[in-house]
Parts: sequence; C-alpha cells; structure tokens
Amino acid sequence: MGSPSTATRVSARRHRIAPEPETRYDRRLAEILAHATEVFCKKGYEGASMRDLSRESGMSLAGLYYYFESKERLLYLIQRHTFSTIVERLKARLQGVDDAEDRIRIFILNHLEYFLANQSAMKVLSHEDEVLKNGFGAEVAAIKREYYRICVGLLDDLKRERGLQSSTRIAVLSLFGMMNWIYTWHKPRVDADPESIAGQMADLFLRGVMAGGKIRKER
Amino acid sequence: MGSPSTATRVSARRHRIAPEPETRYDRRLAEILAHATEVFCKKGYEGASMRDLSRESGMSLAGLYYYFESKERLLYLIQRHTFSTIVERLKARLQGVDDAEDRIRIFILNHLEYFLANQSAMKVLSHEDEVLKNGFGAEVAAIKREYYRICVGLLDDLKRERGLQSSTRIAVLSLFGMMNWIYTWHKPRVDADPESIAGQMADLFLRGVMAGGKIRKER
DNA sequence: TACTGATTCTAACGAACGTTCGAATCATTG
DNA sequence: CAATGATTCGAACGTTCGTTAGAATCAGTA
Repeated sequence: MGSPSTATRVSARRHRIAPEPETRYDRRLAEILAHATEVFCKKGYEGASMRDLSRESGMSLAGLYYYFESKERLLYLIQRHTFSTIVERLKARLQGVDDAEDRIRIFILNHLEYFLANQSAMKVLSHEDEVLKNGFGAEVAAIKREYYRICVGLLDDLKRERGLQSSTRIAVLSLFGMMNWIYTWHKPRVDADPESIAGQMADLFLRGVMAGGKIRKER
Repeated sequence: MGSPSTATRVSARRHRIAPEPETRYDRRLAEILAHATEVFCKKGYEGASMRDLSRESGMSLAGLYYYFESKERLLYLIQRHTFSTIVERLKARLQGVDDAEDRIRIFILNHLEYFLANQSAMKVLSHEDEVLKNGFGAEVAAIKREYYRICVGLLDDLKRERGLQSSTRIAVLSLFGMMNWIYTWHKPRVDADPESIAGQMADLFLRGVMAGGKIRKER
C-alpha cells in the first residue's frame, strides 16, 4: 500500500542478529541517494527534475516516491548524511590528539579529504545551502553549527596556548571559505592530492593566524 | 514591433551631445536588472520564475521581454555588468601603486568592498556560476579568467620581491575562497565594516604567504 | 500451490514554467 | 490634430514540473 518513507519505518528491517545490518531497502535507498547526489551536483537542486533523477537511477518516476516523500526530503537526506558523516569522522580523528596545532591540521585534512573524496555530495551540501525550508533546514543547520563550533573551539585553544588575539570568527569563516571554495576549482588531473592541498592550506592558515607582529616591509 | 533587445540597439539612443548619457531605455533596463538581481539572490536562478521577476519589478510578464530576449540573457547581463565593474574599479585603484604588498591589499579591499556594497549581485555572480550555457557562459568566464590572472600576477610579484616559493595557484584560489565565501555568513549587524574585514583577511593571507620557515612548535 | 506484503510500474493530475502574439497605451513629432 | 514608433499589457501557447492513484510484479512464507 502506501509508501513507508514517512518518519520511522519498521517492517522492512528483518530480525537478523548481526551479519547484515543493511536491509535491501536501505541499500536501494543509498543507491538512489548516490545517483541523486550526482544529478543535484550537475544541475543544481532546482534545475534537476524528478525525471532526471528517475533516468539517472534507473527507477521509474513514481517508484522513487516509495523511498522518500518529496524532492525536498531527498535533498535533506543527502545533506544530513553527508554532514553527519564528516562530523563523525572528525571526532574520531581528534581522539587522542592533544596539540592544538595538530588538531587544526587534522580538522583541515579531514574536511578536504572528505570533500575531495565526495565532491558531488559536498558541492550539494555547500551550494544548496539555503533551499531547505523550516523543518528540514533547521536540522541540517544545527549540524552545521555544531561543526562550526568545533572549529571555533580548536582555534580558541590554539590562541590561548600561544597568546594570540585575532578575531576567531573571521579566521574560522575564512578557513571555511578556503576549504569549501575548492569545489569551484579543483581538477583531479591538475591539482595535487588531498594531503598536499590540505597541508598547503593549513600552512597558509596557521602562519596567517600565528605569525605575530608587523608584516609591512620597513622602509 | 519586435523587441530591440537583440544584439545592438540603436534607435532609442537620442542624439544628445553630453548632458544625459542614459536613455530612458537604459534606465528602465537598469531598474529591471536591479530587481532581478534581488530575486535571483533570494531564490536562485532556477528557483526564480519570470513571474517572480515580473511581480518584483512591477512590470508585466510580457513587458520584460521587451528588454531582454530570455531569462538566461538576463542573468548574463547581470553577471557581465557586475564583473566588469569590479575589474574596472580594481584597475583604476591599482594605478600608481607600486609596492607589491600594497597592491594585494588593494585587491582584497576592492573585492570585499564591492562584494559587501553589492551583496546580491555578487552572490548571483558567485553562486550561479555554471548555469550560463556556451556563448553567454564563455564571455563571463573570460572576464573571470582575466580577474584571476590579475591576482596571480600580483602574488607572483610579491613572491619575486620577497623570494617566496609557495604555490601561487593554491594561495590565490584560497584567497578567492575566503573572500567569496563571505556571502554565506556576513551580517551587517554583527560584522565589522568592509575595511576592517578586508584588513583582517589581508593580514591572514599575507602572513600566511610570507611567514617563512618552520611553524611547528619545537618540542 | 496460494497468500501476503514489499516493491515497482504506467498513466495521469493540476499547477507552474518560459515564451510569444497581437492589441492597447504612451510619448513625441509633423 | 493625426501619425508614428516606443513601450506595455492581457491572454494564451505548448511544455515540463512535482506528485499521486491504482494496478502489476516480485520475494518470501505457509
């Protein structure tokens, strides 16, 4: 009968004990999300039609609605999954690392590695930022705020450790700009590997934040 | 009869000698472009309908087509005007300034000042980057490339002067990221004036590029 | 085998889309 | 005033949009 894509979905989860945490439904949904991500990346959220998504994923137009109840919720699912994954990985990587500078380098590396390994998804996340309305938008915005706060915390730690006093807000937002803008220019053929780019951006940012005193050439 | 919006338009330009360089047509077109810019900024190019533009500008749907032949050309007009203005102003400001660092500071200040004074237009320029097709897209892309090359030139001058050797490409693209990302976060109420923000970003960038040697804390 | 619920499909719905046609209005000049 | 071209409009064109109803098919169980 009706589609199960509303809120919680119970019946499709077979009562397995361990070996297969993924149901058929979850796998199929993930496939659709992956294809939809590519289309949204290429044509933009508004520019991509449900018929484009149907063609790309090989499923009929109506068939898609068995997996989600609206185009907007589809975008929400993509954004939430992408964003929570990157936050989750970051937290794991920061475990056990104490040095403030190292932690910022890890932040940058994690962000860029994930960005470049999942360029389409991250472009959809960055570029289709304001399209989700009230409910959906608020939840993604909350994850974004958490991610932002983590970065602010890392930089504040560094500033405390080294006695720096520049504006955290401007510095952090500049860093996000550097990193997120990469989707507009990165070309795998011409640009170096993620580690290298992350290293260069980290150098640029950390020197910029830490280099003290006057910069202007004395005359 | 037909609309004059194709290619060159001659007849509307009255043969004035000096006092009024703007014809009625030009003024009206500029008004429409301004309103359209706001709508594109708020709803995105694909998300904004011609009826939205009609409502916002107070002109009938069909009336708009007297001034441009398609929605795509409208976006093209907005982008070309915005971008060529910023390049033009930059060139004027760089006149007579010799110091390499000063020239980069001027570049950043010019960019951010214009960005914040024309936020909607610049967001439309940054955000609706890939939507223009072949002909229209190529012309805007050419201006963008010129602008990018100017910045590369400025940074190369600085690197030559100071004997630096980091990657120009990564540095310049990082700088563009910092600056362009501002449309996602700037709030006039909470953030400082353009000069101040430009100063802080310039410090961050220039220190990052110029600070030499090792940064890592010695252990 | 027959049954049941999960999954996928064809075919359509009404609304909104970008664009165009031809008539109405306006401003200007003879 | 009449005449002419510039400007604006209402009404519609054909197409595509997101979404849905209801039937067909599939997979698994009894």
